[in-house]
Amino acid sequence: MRIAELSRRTGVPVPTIKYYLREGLLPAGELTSPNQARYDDRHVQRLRLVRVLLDIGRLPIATIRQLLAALDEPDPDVHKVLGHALPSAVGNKDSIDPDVVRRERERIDELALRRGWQVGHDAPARQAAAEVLAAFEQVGADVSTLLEQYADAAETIADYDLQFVGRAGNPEGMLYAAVVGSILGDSLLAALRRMAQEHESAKKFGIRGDDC
Amino acid sequence: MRIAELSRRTGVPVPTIKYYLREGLLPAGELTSPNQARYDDRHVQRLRLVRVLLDIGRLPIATIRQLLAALDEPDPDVHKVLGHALPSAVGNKDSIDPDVVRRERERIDELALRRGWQVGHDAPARQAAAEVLAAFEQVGADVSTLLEQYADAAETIADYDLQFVGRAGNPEGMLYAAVVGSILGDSLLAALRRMAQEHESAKKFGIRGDDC
DNA sequence: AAAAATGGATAGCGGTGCTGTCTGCTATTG
DNA sequence: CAATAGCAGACAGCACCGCTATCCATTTTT
Repeated sequence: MRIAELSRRTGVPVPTIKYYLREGLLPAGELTSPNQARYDDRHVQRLRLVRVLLDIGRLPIATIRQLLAALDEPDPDVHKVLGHALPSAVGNKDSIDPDVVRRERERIDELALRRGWQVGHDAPARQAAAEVLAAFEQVGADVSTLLEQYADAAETIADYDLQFVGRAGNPEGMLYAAVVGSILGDSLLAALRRMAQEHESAKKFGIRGDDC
Repeated sequence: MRIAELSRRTGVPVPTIKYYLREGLLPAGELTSPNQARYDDRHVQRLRLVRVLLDIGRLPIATIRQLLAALDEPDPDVHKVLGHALPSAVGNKDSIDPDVVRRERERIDELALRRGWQVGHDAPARQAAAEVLAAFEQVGADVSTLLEQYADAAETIADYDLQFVGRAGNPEGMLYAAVVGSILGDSLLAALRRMAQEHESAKKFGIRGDDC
């Protein structure tokens, strides 16, 4: 298939596809002539993945490039791959007092130790969590109870996630599932949480939902 | 306090504070002269909230403005306030086939009905969830099992969230807690989930973490 | 032979979150 | 009382990001 059909089958405009090619988000097609290339289903799939990571996962182009490069490496390393994605999921942190972050970082480390979590000391998620805790503190919220509850929930969810990954069978599929599940999972969880919050709120405060 | 001290106490540059004033993210200071204004602790607090919603919550300025405006209204309506925040949490959806979204929307509606969730039919979270499901489908992932598991987790988490909100006491504080808890909660949960994923992955695949 | 499409290169665009500069005034300092 | 520094408000400009538009030489289709 040529670029027009690739565009038609994915809904991505031709100039955008060319841009992704330039940015290395999409491997070049097989050249049949100096200025003619052929694309296949793998390009369709990859293109869809890029759009989903962009639009739903809200990852920046540069992060997606790293993620895809790691996905394409012969010897898949799930931890490394997902390490790329998380830092960009938590934005600028220069609004937060570094001292507070350091204190909260210790709290996270203590939590991980106490719960026996086998997590690398340099895992980006540790720092990310500390930064969010610091943000809570900046706005004057006490999260001590919530943190432990969320940690419980995170354990449960991570178990589900690993089941999801395990269902994929082959290693490449598992890596793919880990990426998709982690990035899109955040969004899915957020949406379901909002729905459940509305329900719980209606239950607790006796406000009848609009319907249903 | 004048603008320089406000800047010093929050770490936000003076021109940026002026920008937030222009954008209506920060109420004007009390004018003591035609060109002199005084700010107080409420401005400090508000400014910190803005930065946190921007940097951690990654909400666009326009959304933050709506959110704050709703926060400042005399008669607080939690549902309405959080309705503002969610749409922006899921980005562009034009990469997803609308037909698929419609099908997934039915699935979400069925799920909500089956679980007895009292959620408005027009709640943005329903649509957001449907879009994420459609995204999963676009990349060829089967989420049927995961969806139910996540829904379970969402119920649990929403319960924690409502406890968190309830701890605030007065209505204004509860609204504030709902906003902060919802927006920052997403990020905290994501970070803890990543940590727990790494732990579960190490457990399941026997890969020893770097340490700990 | 004519028209349409292609790969590749380059320049520009629209939105967002600031940042820099200016003006006319006010507060502080020596 | 002058000199200096700081202020509010207005406005233009900037950096980055994710595209989009244009052009060219070549190839494919009609």
